[in-house]
Amino acid sequence: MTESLPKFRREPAEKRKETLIFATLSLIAEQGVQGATVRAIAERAEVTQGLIRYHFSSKEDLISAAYEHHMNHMNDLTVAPAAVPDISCRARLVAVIEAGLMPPVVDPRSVSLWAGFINMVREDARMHAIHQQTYRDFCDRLEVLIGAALDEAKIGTTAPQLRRLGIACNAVIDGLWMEGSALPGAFKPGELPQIGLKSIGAIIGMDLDTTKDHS
Amino acid sequence: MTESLPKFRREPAEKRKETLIFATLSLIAEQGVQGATVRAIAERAEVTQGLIRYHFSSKEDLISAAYEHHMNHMNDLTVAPAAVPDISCRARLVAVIEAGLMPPVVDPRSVSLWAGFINMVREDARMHAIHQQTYRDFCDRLEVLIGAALDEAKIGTTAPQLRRLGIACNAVIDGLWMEGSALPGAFKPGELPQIGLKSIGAIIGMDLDTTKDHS
DNA sequence: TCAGCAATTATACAAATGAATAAATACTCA
DNA sequence: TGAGTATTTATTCATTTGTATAATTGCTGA
Repeated sequence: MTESLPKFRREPAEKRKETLIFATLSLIAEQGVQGATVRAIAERAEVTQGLIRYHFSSKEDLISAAYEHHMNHMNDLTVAPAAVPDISCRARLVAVIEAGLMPPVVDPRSVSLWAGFINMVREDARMHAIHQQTYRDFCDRLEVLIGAALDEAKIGTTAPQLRRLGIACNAVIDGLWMEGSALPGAFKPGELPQIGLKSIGAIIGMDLDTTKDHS
Repeated sequence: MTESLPKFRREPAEKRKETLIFATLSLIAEQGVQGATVRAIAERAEVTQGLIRYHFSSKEDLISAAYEHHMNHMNDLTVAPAAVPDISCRARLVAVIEAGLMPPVVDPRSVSLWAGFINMVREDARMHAIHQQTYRDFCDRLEVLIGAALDEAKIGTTAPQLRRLGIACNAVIDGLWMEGSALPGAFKPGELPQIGLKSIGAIIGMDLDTTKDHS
């Protein structure tokens, strides 16, 4: 009986940090910021709480890292569908709108995370920077997509017009995303993307609804 | 020196409750739910913390009451402008959209409150009920307004079509409200209502932009 | 194989929090 | 006016929270 199984495993810093970030995100999603205590996070990551302070200088530091990770992930999820080669600009726009209005982007957890973080954005400077940055990124990308699609269809626009279109379309996506996430079950599957496409199509003056369901 | 000024004033229960609710709302708006501790609330309401438990059975009870108060207030602010007599249905719709996209409805404090409460909606049954109720109320009212405006303009719609229009317009308002509140200073004054009117007008197929600024 | 270091655990601590109870006091009405 | 009562304050308590420090222990390279 000289053998004794190890009490813990050493992991590379990056992997541990990631584990802690995932634990944090799942806790905030399920129970809000209140539920994300150092002890709860440690338990979910299956480590002891001391380890958090070893990898992150403070709890706030961990929260910031988790926020950044989440926002980038959401952005990737919505923008990635547009990165398909050999499709029209219109198809790219449609793909982004649809992706942003379907699971896994539309998800009760996702809106909980957003709401949980928003409160910290006001106070913490780093959180505020991440917020502004990711928002601008998405808005700009949307504006470029819209511009390209309109250009493709030989529809001319001025820069300020395009800016307003980007803001409006972003609002439609955000609003529908919020409704769908906060009230799961209130919409039939596929209903949200359909409403989104029809509305944004009407706003930019271009038919985006491929299903051709003119009910 | 037999005179001594009273150490506190007794107030009717309703007034004290209201004071405590206002203190709670201002704290959540400024510092998030985290900042709304019983001690901080008591200090802001200029009472001692014991009084909270006297008027509310628990802190959670106070938070629920504050949430309900806030939601009703927001609803009133947006819907009241439509209650003007002797105007067209179209004008009523315009009034509601504009009110929902201007201060004091658009306000950094307001989105903080919304986000702060959302976290509790998930867990607390009473909060969940209030949430669903107020959302439905607003959505229904918007649907009625749209229906009346379209009817007035002799534009026919089916019930499911109208439902989708209500959802879409609500999304535009919610989304723009969120952008404007979370990123104050990102929009010129009057820009948000203008974008909202133009977008919703495009969605329901009816010109709502009275400013006639076709830039 | 074993010494040294980095990763992890274990324990402790001060501050903050929601709740509970006891004590004080402003108002009312007979 | 003064006794009774509802309102408010004052104080205490058990938990929880983030942080800090000391004590282990798994891993790597010579």
